[in-house]
Amino acid sequence: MEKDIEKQIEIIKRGTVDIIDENQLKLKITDSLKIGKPLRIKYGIDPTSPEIHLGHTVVIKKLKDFQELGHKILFLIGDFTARIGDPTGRNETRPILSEKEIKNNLETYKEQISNILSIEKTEFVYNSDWLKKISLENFIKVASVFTVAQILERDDFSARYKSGKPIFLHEFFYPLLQGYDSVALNSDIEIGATEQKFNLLAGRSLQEFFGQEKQIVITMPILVGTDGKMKMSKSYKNYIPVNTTPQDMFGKIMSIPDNIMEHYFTLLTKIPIDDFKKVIETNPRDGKFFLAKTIVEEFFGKQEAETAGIEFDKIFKNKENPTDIPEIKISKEALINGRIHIISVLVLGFNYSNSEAKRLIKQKAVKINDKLVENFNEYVSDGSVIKYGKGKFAKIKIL
RNA sequence: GGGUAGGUUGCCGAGUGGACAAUGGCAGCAGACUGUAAAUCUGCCGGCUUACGCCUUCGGAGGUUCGAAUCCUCCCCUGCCCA
Repeated sequence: MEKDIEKQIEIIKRGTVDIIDENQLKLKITDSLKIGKPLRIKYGIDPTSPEIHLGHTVVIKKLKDFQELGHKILFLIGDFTARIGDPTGRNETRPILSEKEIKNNLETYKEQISNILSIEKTEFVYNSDWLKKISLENFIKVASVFTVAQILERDDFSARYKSGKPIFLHEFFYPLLQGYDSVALNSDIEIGATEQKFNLLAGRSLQEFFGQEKQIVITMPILVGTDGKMKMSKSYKNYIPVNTTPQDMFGKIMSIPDNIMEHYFTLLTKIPIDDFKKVIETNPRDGKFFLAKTIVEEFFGKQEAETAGIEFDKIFKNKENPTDIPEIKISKEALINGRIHIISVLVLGFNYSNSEAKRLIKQKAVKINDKLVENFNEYVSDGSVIKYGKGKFAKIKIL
């Protein structure tokens, strides 16, 4: 464990938005050093979508800081909260996850964060373990800690309330449940993105109510998505998943708008400000290339990052075909005279509808072996290379 | 429980008996231009159809009509006001 308190604080503070509150943090660290007991750091995630993206990593990296300082990470899987249904986007019927699915999701989480955190040192906990058992009496006590006005104050609620959109009662309970998690875990610190501030603070109130020492709340900035406008989120389709190929990650980073490059450098890399500012200003394209390489390297290693960069230039700068083209398997049944219709390939291989496939061809977006497909009567044979849309390639493999 | 305003294609939001697969905006996709940036321009943007056209959609179920997103009946859901 890092013995120097000031140094610990300095590392912890780096990149955060809020620390509530800092004096208390200092006390906690002092105590922890005195009795030689690591602090319990809570971080919760909703297991509905098993895909971790770069936005999550901003927070997870902070967890790593704590881990390296010798503290204990409690990685909370919100399986109970997920099973009830998320307050946001209530139009979508959320599939209720089975225990098996949740188990699977956990495995993928572990895999995805293993590039950042040490899994062995991380403790994984499920909030259904205690939330399932909470008695109504106890829950009403929990509810008595907050007023309606306080909860309504939360950004998304007040926005919905003002615009006349429904807020269901169970949604009101979310902050309470999340706060109760802190009680159940007796957490010393909880970390989340800034949008979580309200929920994190609820934990403090509840811990106090239950006679525990209040947790420190640490918020991290929210990463903007590839559209450069909204926060990175799967539902906005502006996210860069961690569980992908180096090339894909590289390409997605290259597609972000210039004006958020600095934001990415700051939140996702440890490159000093002056260094990246220089590159961005002299040549934005090269700056972004450097950014992509740095981030990819962190997840996949130097070698892979290097290759991804070369490959990127090959495809997009020199307009050549990629070295490795993913195979798309087509079954023999779809063949006509040993060949297959181009539209069938698009439909069977890439899940386009017939209309979409034809549209792509009409819009000159499809090439077979570098030759533009001009009409619907073209055929493809085994081993042909199809290009469809921007930088998407596939090689036909007939089974 | 009473009153009132609503529920439209991914979202926002027009449309109030035929000209509606449904104006417009956003998002998305493709092409041009580029640096897979931004901005801009062009086209697409329910399904089937290389076209004509056809089929399914406007909360749900029925009904009126030659014809309904639009009218009627019942039901479900949401906001607001009153209790």
